[in-house]
Amino acid sequence: MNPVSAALLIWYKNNKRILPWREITDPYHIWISEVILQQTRVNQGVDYYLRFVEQWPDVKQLASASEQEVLKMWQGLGYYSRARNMLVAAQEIVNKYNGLFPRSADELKKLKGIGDYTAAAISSIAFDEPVAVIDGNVFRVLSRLFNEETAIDSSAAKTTFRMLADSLLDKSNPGEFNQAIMEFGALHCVPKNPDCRTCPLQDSCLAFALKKVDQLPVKKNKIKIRKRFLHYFIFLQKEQQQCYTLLKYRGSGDVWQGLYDFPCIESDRILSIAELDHEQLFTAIKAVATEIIPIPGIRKHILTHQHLTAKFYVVKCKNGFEHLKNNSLSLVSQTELGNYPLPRLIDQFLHENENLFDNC
DNA sequence: AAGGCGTGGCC
DNA sequence: TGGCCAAGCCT
Repeated sequence: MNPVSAALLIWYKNNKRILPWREITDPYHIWISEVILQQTRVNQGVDYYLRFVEQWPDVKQLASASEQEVLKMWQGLGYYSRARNMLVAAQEIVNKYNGLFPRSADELKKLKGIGDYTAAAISSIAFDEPVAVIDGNVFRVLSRLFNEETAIDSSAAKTTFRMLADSLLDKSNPGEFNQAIMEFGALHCVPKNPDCRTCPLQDSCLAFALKKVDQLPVKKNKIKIRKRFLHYFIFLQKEQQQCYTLLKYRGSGDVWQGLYDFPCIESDRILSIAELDHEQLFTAIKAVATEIIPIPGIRKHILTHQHLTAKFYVVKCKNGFEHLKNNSLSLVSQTELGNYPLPRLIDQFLHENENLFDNC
């Protein structure tokens, strides 16, 4: 075996974290954990994993869930297409694969939401297929070990780094090796200020010899940020001793697809009441409102590619909501609100204004 | 193939 | 503080 590979396996044996999906090889559990960990840190994902597999212990039970249930379980984790795709893939596995996971990476990749990385992770960990995983950790470790300056977000990166990863892969224990190199990247060969002084691979690391550790990996894309300004309207109406509000279903083509928030006016800056008066929705609101109460202050919500600024208004109503309802607006009681998947921004707002419905 | 998609943690 | 980053995938 390659001495670097052997050193990685020894390091892993001594340093790996105890995690709920370690030491098991059931493909369903490996799959759930891998999807949760896409672009997500272990600490953020572990509780979600435990709740998820408790609610749906196998692929057949997940396949019978509704999209809203799965998104509710995913609420707060982000990248919600992962949850929607998992439901589709679970149904595919039940209907086309008789409830049995495909065993090869090539076959796994045909499933919705399973790409190169996740396919390799499942097939190597659950089925011992000798395929190397390439994720952000592997890019970093390999670029430093081999002084590989190909930008990791270029189209050439896949080919280049696959050669390097395959050259190290321990084909007799691919699942263990793949987890070892990822864990090493996550815990030791970290992006900023790695402790090269105590690195078990120091003698083999070209970047260390060349004093280029802090310059690798190379990445070319810079993040562009879109600023958005949202005016949310929380309708309140009492009907038969119950308090109701209006939730907006967020369709495709924007952030939070499949989740619910409140009816909203978006603009290129925060508008005053007088300026809102020119908006069509606001005209409709005035038709049903007895009172429009601004919630003091504005709320900043920072996403990776968007900076959101939100202003909230309570709209007290005597009349019905008939003027406003359409197929993306639902009348929801305060009790039912908990069943709806909400973006973090909305969920936090509701938690910080728990008495909102009191004066309904 | 370049851009869209969340949230939280780090310094 | 704000910018970068995290076990990627889809279009």
